Amino acid sequence: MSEVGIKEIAARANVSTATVSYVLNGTRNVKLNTRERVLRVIEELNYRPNNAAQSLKRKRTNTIGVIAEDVTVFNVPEIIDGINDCADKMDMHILLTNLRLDKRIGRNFDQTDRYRHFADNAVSELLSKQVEGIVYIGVHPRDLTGLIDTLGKPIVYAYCYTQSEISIQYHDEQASYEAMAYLVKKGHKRIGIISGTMDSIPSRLRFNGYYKAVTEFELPFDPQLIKMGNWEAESGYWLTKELMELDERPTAILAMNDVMAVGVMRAASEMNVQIPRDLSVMGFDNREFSDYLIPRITTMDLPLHEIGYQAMDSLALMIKGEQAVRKPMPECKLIERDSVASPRLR
Amino acid sequence: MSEVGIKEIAARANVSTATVSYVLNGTRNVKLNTRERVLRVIEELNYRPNNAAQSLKRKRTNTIGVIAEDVTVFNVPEIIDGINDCADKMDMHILLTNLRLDKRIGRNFDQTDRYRHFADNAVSELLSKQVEGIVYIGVHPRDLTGLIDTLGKPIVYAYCYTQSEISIQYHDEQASYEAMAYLVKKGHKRIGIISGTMDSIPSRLRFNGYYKAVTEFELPFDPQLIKMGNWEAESGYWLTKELMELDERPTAILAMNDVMAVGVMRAASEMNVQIPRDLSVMGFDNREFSDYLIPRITTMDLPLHEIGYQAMDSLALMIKGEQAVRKPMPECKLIERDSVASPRLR
DNA sequence: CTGTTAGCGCCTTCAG
DNA sequence: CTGAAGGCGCTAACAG
Repeated sequence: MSEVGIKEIAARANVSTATVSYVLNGTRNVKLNTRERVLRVIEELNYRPNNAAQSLKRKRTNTIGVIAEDVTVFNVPEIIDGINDCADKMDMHILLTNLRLDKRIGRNFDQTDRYRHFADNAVSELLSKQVEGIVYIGVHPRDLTGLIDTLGKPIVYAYCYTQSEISIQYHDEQASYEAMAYLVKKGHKRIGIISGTMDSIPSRLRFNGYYKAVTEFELPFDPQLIKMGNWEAESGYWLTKELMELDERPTAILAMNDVMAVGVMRAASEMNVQIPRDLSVMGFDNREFSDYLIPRITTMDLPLHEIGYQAMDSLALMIKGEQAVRKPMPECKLIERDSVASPRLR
Repeated sequence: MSEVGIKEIAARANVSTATVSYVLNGTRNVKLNTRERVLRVIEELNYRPNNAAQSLKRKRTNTIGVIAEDVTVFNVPEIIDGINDCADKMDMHILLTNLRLDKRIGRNFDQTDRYRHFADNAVSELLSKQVEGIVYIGVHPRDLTGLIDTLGKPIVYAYCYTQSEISIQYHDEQASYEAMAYLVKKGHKRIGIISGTMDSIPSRLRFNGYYKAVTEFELPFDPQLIKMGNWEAESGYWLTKELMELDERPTAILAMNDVMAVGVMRAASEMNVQIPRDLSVMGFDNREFSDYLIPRITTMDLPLHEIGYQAMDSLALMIKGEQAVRKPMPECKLIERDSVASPRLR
């Protein structure tokens, strides 16, 4: 710990500790002369107030806890960045806990029991560290109601859902609707869709968007065009093969994530189907790699930064005891690249 | 702050605060009976010791600060994860500061002045929070000597170099040597190399590895095979075109990062050069996208987790006042995929 | 404008 | 085996 304290400063500057505190915090006017003297000593000794003592006294830490299910999962860093962006502005600090769920239990999110104790521990330690609130960042959008109990401390969930607390999410349904609208605008009518696992919230929501578009734009509704994938490239690959074997092929495929879109591309390349000339493809998530594929794929960008920012913003409000105002749900943005073209007339 | 303190517990359990403290910390034997009584009250009131008070008293926080130049840059999360992995084991907590350099100043790392104050502030606040040490995570390997002053507190740099303190890096030279050795083993002799900007340490180190391989394996040394890129895909693209216009084409290209390897692939696809049949390509970094390209590209994986782990480990030693032992430098691992084949005989 | 002082919640020595 | 009490470094009355 830094050895020098307020007392030492006071002694050296020939003032009382109170005065030092006042110049430090600007809580009261101090004669220019003395102030400068104090400041000089502070400078000389490289003094920095002991935050632990301050917190103890002030009963405020200006610190929030962030629990990330896994910082190495693609969506998390950008959300943290958003939290940070906002926290910086309100002079809040971040105590980060990384649950390392991906490494510890893989993708078995349904088995809550396998990670509840990790979360509980994290909360407990954060609470002990006197955080004023918590942001919980999930790695996959799902319902987390009842996962943790913060004993009344404010908490905001980011990138996941909960029924009892506040959670910040992006507008999944709107996103897939927008993707479809774009495809339609390009002239597509027969549009295949490769979904994620159907027990997941994003899959359902994105499907809603798809369905809404099918209805509104009066597209042919053909169940054969709807394929259930599992988020992995493999499934994109096989389902594309199925789609292309249909009597009436789709002219475009919307994959519910970029990874499956890669599967689509692999299948296409194998079948000598050229993208986007013979088949248009859209992904979802705007993963980094989507910009490096050949062709670069058109996809929906997730408003991750905004999710983090809003989460922090709402949390700050709650900490201040104000009612968190419901802001409009952050929306995805279509990133137009090279994997979509107008269908060729045959 | 949690309202209930040790005093309340003591009162309710009909013991002194000292006793509560003893059962909490196991600092002394307490009669089973009383212990259980105390524990019960603690449980009932959901009591958690106030860490600020503990720290103040104990003069230990069990917390280290992590300063990340930018958490959204690809290498950083995995390093944080490594730090975490190690910190967990020693029951240390992490106070994360995200400098957000990429968003704030882009890639202008040479202009130290533009971000020194961010770093200084971060250190200052961390010090005030009584961290016992600091890990600084750079976003690009470079010499950071003199960037910050921690006033004697232990600091370890990860993923960057420094002359005055301890820094953890991976073995860049060995990595590119190994990449070359692999290419040679596959039968390549004329191997083109596309470097990063030549004022960067990794470029120089990776070039050393290349050169060492050229010498040891007695490959034809042809300056025309050496191209200076700038880490971006564009440069990979143009330099590949140059390489392929040579009278004697290379049969393989080693790009000093995966991004430039994408440029190589774009150029190849445009020139109807098939990878890996007509040209082998290797990347560097094992970026996520390298596994999604078609073909999936062979690349060198960076030991990011290990770097973080070692950094934390060394820091812990320094905090304990022990001399940090120099461990062997973490090494890259070759990830064999589909972009390298043996050259065809003509 | 400045100083004195009582705690914040906890740990720990000393005394029983 | 248990309790009383001082003090960690700082803030904020209260008093001058």
